Amino acid sequence: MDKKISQLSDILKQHDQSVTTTRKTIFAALCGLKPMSMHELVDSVSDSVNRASVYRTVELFESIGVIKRIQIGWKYKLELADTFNTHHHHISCIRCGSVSDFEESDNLINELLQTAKTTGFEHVSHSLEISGI
Amino acid sequence: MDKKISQLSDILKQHDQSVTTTRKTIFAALCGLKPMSMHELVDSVSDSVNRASVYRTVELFESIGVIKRIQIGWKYKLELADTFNTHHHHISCIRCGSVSDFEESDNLINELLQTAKTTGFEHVSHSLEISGI
DNA sequence: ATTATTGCAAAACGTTTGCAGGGGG
DNA sequence: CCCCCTGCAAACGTTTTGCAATAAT
Repeated sequence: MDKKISQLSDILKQHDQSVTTTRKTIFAALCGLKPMSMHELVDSVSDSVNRASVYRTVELFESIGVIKRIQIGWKYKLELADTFNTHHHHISCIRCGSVSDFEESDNLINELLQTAKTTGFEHVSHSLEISGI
Repeated sequence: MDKKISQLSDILKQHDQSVTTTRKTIFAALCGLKPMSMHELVDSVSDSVNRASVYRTVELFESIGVIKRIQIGWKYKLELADTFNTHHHHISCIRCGSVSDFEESDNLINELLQTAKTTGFEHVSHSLEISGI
């Protein structure tokens, strides 16, 4: 946890950004196990951080690779980027909204690269979401 | 095209819904090759259909399986459902926003089913998006 | 001290809703 | 003719913005 915070500080400095309490607070809130919605994040820090600052910080964190957005249903949620977590995907329940993680197999990665190649795109990133019950 | 319209009429009747000019207009606008954003759809019919009606119709169309939403970046776009088109996925360019289609391989489907099974979900649907340049 | 970051309040979106009038069955 | 569907305008939730105050370097 403290280790993650100092890792965050490093990344911020590398990008010529200030290490502020606001940013550390928001980062800490995102360190939980489950992806958070923007609403949840705003709520969880609302007594010390303003809504607008949360949006600005999330934008910054995303641009320097601290967090990423994942798609759950038609909304997005936020979670730490692969630097802090390992790369994985999500499977979510359309009834109760619960989310589990899974790792992609080599097989699957190859398929994706193959697909990108045949359609003439240079592969950059992919998002895969499965929903079930 | 006319064939698709009559197919639409059938589906509407099957669900005890009226076949109105508004609905046919919106459906026709969605018959193009590319997925449309809500904004584009609203614009393309704005001289004859009100924004609120577009939203209501899209909701209806989605619920009776005429169209579906697909994820492009952090926004969704709309396209005809598999009844009118064949099941496929999208690969989009993060620079210019262009979208191409691709079909998933049996291999890939198996991987997904496998994944759902091992995580204890009953597979319902999946969304897969690749982005590149 | 200087500049980047934050809070606040207002604006800008995207989407939804209530109601009264118009078009479809 | 009856009722569903639509337009309109206003409400709502989410995200963005300008500006002055504050905290970080």
